[in-house]
Amino acid sequence: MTEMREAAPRSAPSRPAFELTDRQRSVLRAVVEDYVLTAVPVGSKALVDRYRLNVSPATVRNAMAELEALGLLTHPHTSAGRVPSDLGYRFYVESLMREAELDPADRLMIRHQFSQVQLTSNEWHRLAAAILAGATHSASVVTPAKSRRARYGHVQLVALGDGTRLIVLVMADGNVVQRRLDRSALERQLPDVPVDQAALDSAAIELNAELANLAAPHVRRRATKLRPLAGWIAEAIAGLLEEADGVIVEEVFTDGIVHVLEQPEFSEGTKLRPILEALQRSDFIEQLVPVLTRGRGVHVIIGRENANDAMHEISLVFAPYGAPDRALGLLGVLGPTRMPYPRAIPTVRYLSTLMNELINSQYGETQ
Amino acid sequence: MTEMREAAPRSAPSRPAFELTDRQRSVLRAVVEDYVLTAVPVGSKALVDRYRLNVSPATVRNAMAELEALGLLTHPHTSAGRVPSDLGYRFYVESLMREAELDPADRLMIRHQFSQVQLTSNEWHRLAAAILAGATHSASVVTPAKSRRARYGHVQLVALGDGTRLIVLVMADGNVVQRRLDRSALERQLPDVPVDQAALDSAAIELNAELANLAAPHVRRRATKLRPLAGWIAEAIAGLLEEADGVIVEEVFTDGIVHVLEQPEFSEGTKLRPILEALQRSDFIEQLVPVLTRGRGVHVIIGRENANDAMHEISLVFAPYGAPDRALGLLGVLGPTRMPYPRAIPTVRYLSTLMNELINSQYGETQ
DNA sequence: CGTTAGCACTCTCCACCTGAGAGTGCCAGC
DNA sequence: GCTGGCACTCTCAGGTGGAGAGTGCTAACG
Repeated sequence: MTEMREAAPRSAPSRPAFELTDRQRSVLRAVVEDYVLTAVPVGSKALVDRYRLNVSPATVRNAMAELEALGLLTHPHTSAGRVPSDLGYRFYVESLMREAELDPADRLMIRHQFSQVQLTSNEWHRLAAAILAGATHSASVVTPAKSRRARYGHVQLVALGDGTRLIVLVMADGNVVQRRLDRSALERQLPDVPVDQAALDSAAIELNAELANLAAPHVRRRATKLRPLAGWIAEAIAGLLEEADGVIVEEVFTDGIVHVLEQPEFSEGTKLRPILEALQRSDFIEQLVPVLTRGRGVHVIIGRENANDAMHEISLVFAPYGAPDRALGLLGVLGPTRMPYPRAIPTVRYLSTLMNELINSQYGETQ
Repeated sequence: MTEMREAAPRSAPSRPAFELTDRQRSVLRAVVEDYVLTAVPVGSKALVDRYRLNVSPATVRNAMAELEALGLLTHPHTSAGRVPSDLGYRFYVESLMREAELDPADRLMIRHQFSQVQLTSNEWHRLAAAILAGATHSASVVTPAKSRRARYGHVQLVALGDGTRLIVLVMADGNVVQRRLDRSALERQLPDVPVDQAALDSAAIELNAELANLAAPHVRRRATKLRPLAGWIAEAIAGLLEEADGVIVEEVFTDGIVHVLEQPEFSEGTKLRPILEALQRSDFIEQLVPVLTRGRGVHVIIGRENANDAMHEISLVFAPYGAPDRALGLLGVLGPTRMPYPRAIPTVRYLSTLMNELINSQYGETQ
């Protein structure tokens, strides 16, 4: 089944080791599924009516009381129905849930949509975010795949008509960065070297021959051995590579925030605030990186399992994607703990494997 | 003063031609400023107390009734205070407002922050959005500057180690796009032509010599006259240029949505929905393009002046920036009609002139 | 004639109350 | 061990009433 791991930095009780009776299990399952559906605390009578449990409400009440003693359910107040706790969801996800696989028609449609869009473009990530949000009715997050270690691929040096000189660096993973040459600094350090297009071309040839596939420190070391102009530019390139190494999450694509807004638990607005804030800054994603890269597959982080306090009413269903040791991205959905896990998990899993596949096919069969 | 134009496609009553008495003017000003500050409908007594009008509440009431008859104020209900109407804000912005210029220290700080960040990077736009949002306590929007007409600048053709071939196209305005070569199509059409790095290099030389500064249709025409490989790639390049021409707003950077969330008029959440939706899709920005490019300077669109129905409780303070006929971007803030215009307008104006300046200096003194 | 004081009136807002309903816990009996 | 019954608790929706804020109108004032 799902390879899923309790993934939280805070408390990591991998697989809660409860021995539940069959009745307790089916009551817990029914409570979770009903509550996920309705957002209303669920009472014993309603449960019996709706889920044909073949026992009386009183019996269910006893089971509920036991589950509450185990910490799997809670009470908002004395005479309200039961609500799953974070631990209750966790148990449900680990051993009660029946996953709802995507049906083949949906898969085909998704695949088709991806084929319409250029792999490296922002559109690609936007599409992934849109599909995730649509399929799960939650907010979704996608970050572009990015190498842990940026390496030199190919450089182009351009003298534009208006006097600007550009470095266009294609990294080994296909990402491109451009930077203007700081000509005043260049002239100060190498006053006698011309920087016309011919000089740039020959520098580019030298750089491409000498630096192919090197990471920042090696580029910096090799730079001292190149001819003046090429060497100076190699320093700049090393800077670009270091910059790329320093960034963990380059950009965050989100979609479906409105879905979260529609959930009754966030209708108030003030509750939404920390989430919006977290999504806008990318730090909350960066916190996830070490967790998600620990193992492959889908990771589920429920409520307070998340070390980030602002997220203690939020669940995350996330997976890494990308080419191992090449480029790594993250994708997943985010919503209230009351989340349709049986739907979200397979969707995230499918999308991560699909994007894996697409990225790896981009790198060609050589690799 | 501000060059400001009623900018809405729907109703365009440029400069409402009201002749107000001095008393009416000062009452209207006081009502607007008090309401902007407190978000509470303002009554006659409170107004007299807070703004030292040297008349009795009754007199103010009469003035208010007159202003209401003119459509500048409204009543939420019989016995509540007065609230400015869209028209009231309009009049205030046109002729009552005392703009609060940014103080020199702030300007210097902003300038300094910009100098820390690469001009063409996403960081640049993110910074602009962050500054706008912070200074005005509203949501901000920034779109990258983009040419109306994409033109060829320089191309680089790269054979990466893994077999991928990339086109990296630097456009005349400095923007960069990359695209993988569709090698299977290439091999079908030009089965005998080699596509190793040497062949690519000579094609690139040819392309750079022949296509400099051309727009899509000219590239397409010229493509037929090039050697096979270069010609085929020129077709692909023409496609890239056309694609760039087709996109009006490439990307939208927003910040400070939380500020809108904090406004009492949006605490409900459901009201926020259309705004979040509009910000996520870029269409609402595209609607603004024709309006904003009609004249330079800051444009203010208040509430229902906006043709977009979802925005009828929203005001926009926007300005274009960029190099005329080169690249054009948009920036501005967005908030409830109850917006601190005297602060927002100078801030948007300053940022647009600053970014103008920076962009133009990028293009060099040649231009 | 513009300004002001006074007054009746309107409407919201909040606090309070109440009854209905849902749910619980427990106990006794099957 | 399961179930029916029952007393109890708590929320929620609806209704009520008074306080407060604000208006519009009128009549008097300088």
